[in-house]
Amino acid sequence: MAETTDVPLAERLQARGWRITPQRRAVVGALAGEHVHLSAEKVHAAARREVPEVSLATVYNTLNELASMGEISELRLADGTTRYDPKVGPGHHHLLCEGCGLTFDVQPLGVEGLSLPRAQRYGMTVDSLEVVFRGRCSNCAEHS
Amino acid sequence: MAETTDVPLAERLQARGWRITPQRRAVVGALAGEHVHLSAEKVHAAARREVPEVSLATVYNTLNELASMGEISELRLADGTTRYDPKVGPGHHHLLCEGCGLTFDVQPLGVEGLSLPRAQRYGMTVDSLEVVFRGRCSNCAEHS
DNA sequence: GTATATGCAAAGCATTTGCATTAAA
DNA sequence: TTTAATGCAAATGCTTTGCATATAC
Repeated sequence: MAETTDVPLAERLQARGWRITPQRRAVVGALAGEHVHLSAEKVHAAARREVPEVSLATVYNTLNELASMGEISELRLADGTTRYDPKVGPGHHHLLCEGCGLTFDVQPLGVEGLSLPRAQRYGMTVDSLEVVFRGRCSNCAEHS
Repeated sequence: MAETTDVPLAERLQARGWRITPQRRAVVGALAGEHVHLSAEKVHAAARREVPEVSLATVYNTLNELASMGEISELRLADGTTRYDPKVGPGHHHLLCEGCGLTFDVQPLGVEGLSLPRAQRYGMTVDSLEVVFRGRCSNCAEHS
């Protein structure tokens, strides 16, 4: 699977004035190339493999910065925890397991056909739309 | 606007063995007929108008029971708080304000046309689908 | 009368923040 | 050298729980 860009995220952000540290590189690295979306704990665990002394607070700080820079997006689960999603932008939908919270990016068919009639907008502007599919992963389906 | 059922929720649940108390009636009453979805705090405030001594703990307990009985559903917002939605079941979609969290039920056009190709199911079963529209309510749009 | 719901206050958990220290630029 | 990032530990905010008391049935 080829990378979509040759310029790593960390370097791109550096150009925007981001100070690059081993900890931040490890966090960014933990996110990169994942097809599933990780919890802060998992990102922390992954980042620690690179930089053992990285703290959970720094992981959260970095994740929040990335999110407010628009480089990743946050996904709140039913259990109150958050998943971090390296992909961002429109046409970005999710499939998630109600058993364990496993989350995939998906691209459903027929999204273009969706619309919200003015009568149902309650005076609101509508900026984006997301489709969430819920089900059970093969692992959770087995274990009842 | 007419009620969809003449048998109040509290009474229906009583038939299922639910013990009905003033506090529970107040919580159920706070939810009833709302077109927007309330936070636990708001439900508490509303319930208090009926039964001033009702505690927040009881509100949470009741809300959780209603949810696990399938009578209401929970909606986690980006800020980590929860909204409680008296409607339940399929064909149940949302429009929410990114400014203040205001949440409406909506019924978009074209939902039937949505599908998730097998190649994108990652071995998961798909049980339900929800569309979330995001935007700004007239109030948040004004105040920048 | 008995099982269950209540209120209170304390505990839990994910996440955030203050501050002295360390390191990137 | 200067400014910003780090780790730690304490604080936060929402939600849950334990337990003695009160109450629906």
